[in-house]
Amino acid sequence: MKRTANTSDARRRLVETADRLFYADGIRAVGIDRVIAEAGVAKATLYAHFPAKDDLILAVLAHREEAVTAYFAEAVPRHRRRAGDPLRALFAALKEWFASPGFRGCAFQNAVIELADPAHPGTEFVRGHKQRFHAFLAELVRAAVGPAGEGLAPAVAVLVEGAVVMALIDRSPAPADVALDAALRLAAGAGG
Amino acid sequence: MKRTANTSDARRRLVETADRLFYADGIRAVGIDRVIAEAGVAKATLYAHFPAKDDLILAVLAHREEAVTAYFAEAVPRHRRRAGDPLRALFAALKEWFASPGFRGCAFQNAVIELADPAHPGTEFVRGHKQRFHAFLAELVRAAVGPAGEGLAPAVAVLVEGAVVMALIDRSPAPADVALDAALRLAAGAGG
DNA sequence: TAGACTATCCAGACCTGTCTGTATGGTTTA
DNA sequence: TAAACCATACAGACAGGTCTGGATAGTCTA
Repeated sequence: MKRTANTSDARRRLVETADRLFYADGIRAVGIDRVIAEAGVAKATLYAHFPAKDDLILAVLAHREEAVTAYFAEAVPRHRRRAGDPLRALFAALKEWFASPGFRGCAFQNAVIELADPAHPGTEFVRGHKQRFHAFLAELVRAAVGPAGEGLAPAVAVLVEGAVVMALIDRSPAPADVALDAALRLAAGAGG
Repeated sequence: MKRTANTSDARRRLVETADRLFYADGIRAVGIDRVIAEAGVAKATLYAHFPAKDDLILAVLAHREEAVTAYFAEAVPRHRRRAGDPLRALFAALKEWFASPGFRGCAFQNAVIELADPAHPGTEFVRGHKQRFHAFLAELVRAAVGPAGEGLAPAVAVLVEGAVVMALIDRSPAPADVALDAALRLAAGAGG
């Protein structure tokens, strides 16, 4: 079977395995040897697809952005059917994520902190991702409160990011409720 | 000069150097060799004071909590003279921190993410620290809006944590303004 | 249809460097 | 004298990365 470089089985296994391991144990804590062992891939194959570990990291981040986007595209409408309000649906989806097994915070926050270098390609990718993610949040806020709450979107972004990191530290999904409550009050105050 | 174990010069240099290096480059990225080299301390001396690197990490976190506490105890009243409102003073102090050279987020958030293990003593220390820090924030909120805004404190905590991680990712102190604005609106809405 | 070619892959030895932690021995100083 | 320290060599594990060799399978050509 002919495969292009970006759709090979080995490559897919590498990215998915690295994503799982990096998220669970940290990017720096997981070595190349463990990734290839759990992916069932030879070392030479890894280095045929990715010149260095940094390139694998970048591929993992891109893969995770797809997964995150897909999750919210599915979970927010699902919760909305019950919650009605888009804001309530957003934070319900967040809370569901916080409570899911294996939750260990936001992989993108984690990457920036682990990589430490502001010029690292992974760090720069995360900056781009957060812009896209917060644009998605802004759209959701618009849908919830209309143009009246234009200035609300940045606050919702801060609440979301803060809830994620607090859920990680406290090992509790409760910050989602705190953030939702604050977002609703801000929306009401803004004349939504 | 007779020194007790906890006040020796070598120990102080080790903790201060490790604190600086861990914060700048990450706990896992900084090896023992680099710490002792920059601290001007022999390896045997380090292991005489700290049985393992984990113990040094714990000492660093404790040292940093003192530093953070001291910073807010100084900076908030200083900004308050100009800002008037305690909430404004808090977020002005935060913004000053975000804009300071070498800012790389919250060392405690970073530690939890880097250590990855929820049972690591460092992770558990951070949970305790965050409780103490958020209690400090709650007291500050009480001073700002009185008992009317009792439920405001958790939201302020989420806003603060979120602003820190967003300032790190965006390399901008602007999230402090977003968080302040949201906190003020919430305080006003709560009848403060 | 047989055989050669090519791409992709697995397995694993190997390199250099760094990691945490231990051990030894000499120097300072109270 | 004895505690605290510095300097250094060492151990074993592991890091990221290179390289060789062999297996598999699809494709092209006679």
